[in-house]
Amino acid sequence: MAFAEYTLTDTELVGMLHERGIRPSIQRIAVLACIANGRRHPTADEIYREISQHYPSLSRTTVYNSLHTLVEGGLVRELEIRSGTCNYDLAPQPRHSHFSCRRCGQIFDLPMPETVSSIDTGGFDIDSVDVIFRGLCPKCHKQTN
Amino acid sequence: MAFAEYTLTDTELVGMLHERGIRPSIQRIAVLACIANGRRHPTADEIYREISQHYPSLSRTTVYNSLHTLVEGGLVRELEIRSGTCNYDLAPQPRHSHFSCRRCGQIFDLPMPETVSSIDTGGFDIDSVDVIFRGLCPKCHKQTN
DNA sequence: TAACTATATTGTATTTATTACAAAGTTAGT
DNA sequence: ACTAACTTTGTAATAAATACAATATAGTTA
Repeated sequence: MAFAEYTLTDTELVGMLHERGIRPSIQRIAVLACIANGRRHPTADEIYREISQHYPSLSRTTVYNSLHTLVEGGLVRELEIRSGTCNYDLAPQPRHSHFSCRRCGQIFDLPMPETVSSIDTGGFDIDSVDVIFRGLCPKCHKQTN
Repeated sequence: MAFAEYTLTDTELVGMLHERGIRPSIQRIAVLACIANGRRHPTADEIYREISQHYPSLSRTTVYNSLHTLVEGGLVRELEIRSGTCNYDLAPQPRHSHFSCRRCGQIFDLPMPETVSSIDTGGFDIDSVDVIFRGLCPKCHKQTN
């Protein structure tokens, strides 16, 4: 799947932050850029490792703080797909599902399957639905099997 | 949803373990019972707290060991629905989806919606699909809103 | 621009879920 | 009952995330 396969400029990222009333610090821009560009659904740790290469004074806590701010501002979404850690996705995205590779742990976008039956939710108040496919990604499938 | 809403006897649980070649220790029976009866998709910690009431010498490590054994034996399934921890479900279950309450954290069963379109998986090797609804369970919905 | 206030970042310490591992205990088969 | 294999237990270690206080930065007012 290939939406948002282009790179957002700093100006665009700053604009997104401004719209939500979030002060556009270097760190926040970098965290948002890391999630928006690349489409790799990174974990907090992956974000930290990537950004701190270019910005050595970065603290892990700042990454977590920034992520919380971005999630609260609705720019970023937490994906609860793996039990050990959280992955982050750009929030304003077309409906799609996810694929979680059981070998490399990476998360990929897939199209969202259409549903026929709207199920009987029996009193449950539903905000959102996640569809998660699990298995081996093309790369890991080649290496293993 | 109300499948498996009956209590499995110790004899049945022991039978399940035997079938998979797992030695039916007190601890393993208790862990399996906790998951099979109650239908609450407990976490390792919830299992530990419940069982250790009746069996004070129980070690947390034993709970984890038992869970791994049961998962390997195919009797129990790990649900990766929340990023902080794992929930456990009895494995041989009819197709169903899950509902994760964002307030109390409990996980409930829901029917599985029928899909129309089988999506283009583009080279991904899919083992399983999880459908996860998120929102407020009936109880939390009353308390909050 | 200086002073003041509000907000962000950083580093350290802590918490929670889980795993590693070795010692002690238990079970099954001879 | 003896031995070998397997289980349980407790402690220590690891990983992800949070709490919090000190420092730094940005924004506002005079």
